[in-house]
Amino acid sequence: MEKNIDFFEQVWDVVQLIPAGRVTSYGVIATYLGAKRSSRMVGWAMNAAHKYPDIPAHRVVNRNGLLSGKMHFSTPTLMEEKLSQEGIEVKDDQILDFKNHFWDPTIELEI
DNA sequence: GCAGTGACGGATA
DNA sequence: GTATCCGCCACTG
Repeated sequence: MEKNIDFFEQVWDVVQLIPAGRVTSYGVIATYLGAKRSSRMVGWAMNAAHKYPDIPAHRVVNRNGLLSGKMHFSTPTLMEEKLSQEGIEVKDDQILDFKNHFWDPTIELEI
């Protein structure tokens, strides 16, 4: 499906820039790409990224810090397990102290 | 070509 | 604080 992956490619690039132990939200990435109104597209990008091993999709969660996409991983527990390995506490499919682990590309990358 | 849907977010009640 | 609605763009049936 390598056709027009402009948006997807940008999303993946940002996701790969997320440092270990940090997480971000779909909306932030969409905003960073200038498509904040298309936050759903970020989700689609992640869905397509599922076949790319270099895309740490487990570091991308929704605005509430909820692991909304855990069900799309190989196993439902893989996502929180990965985050846990990076020092991120996950309870009830939700990231604890999400605000503290939050990584904002619009700030860290300083566009 | 039309309708439904989706790893979301913001606004409104 | 929660509940509900709408918009947004791409993909699938």
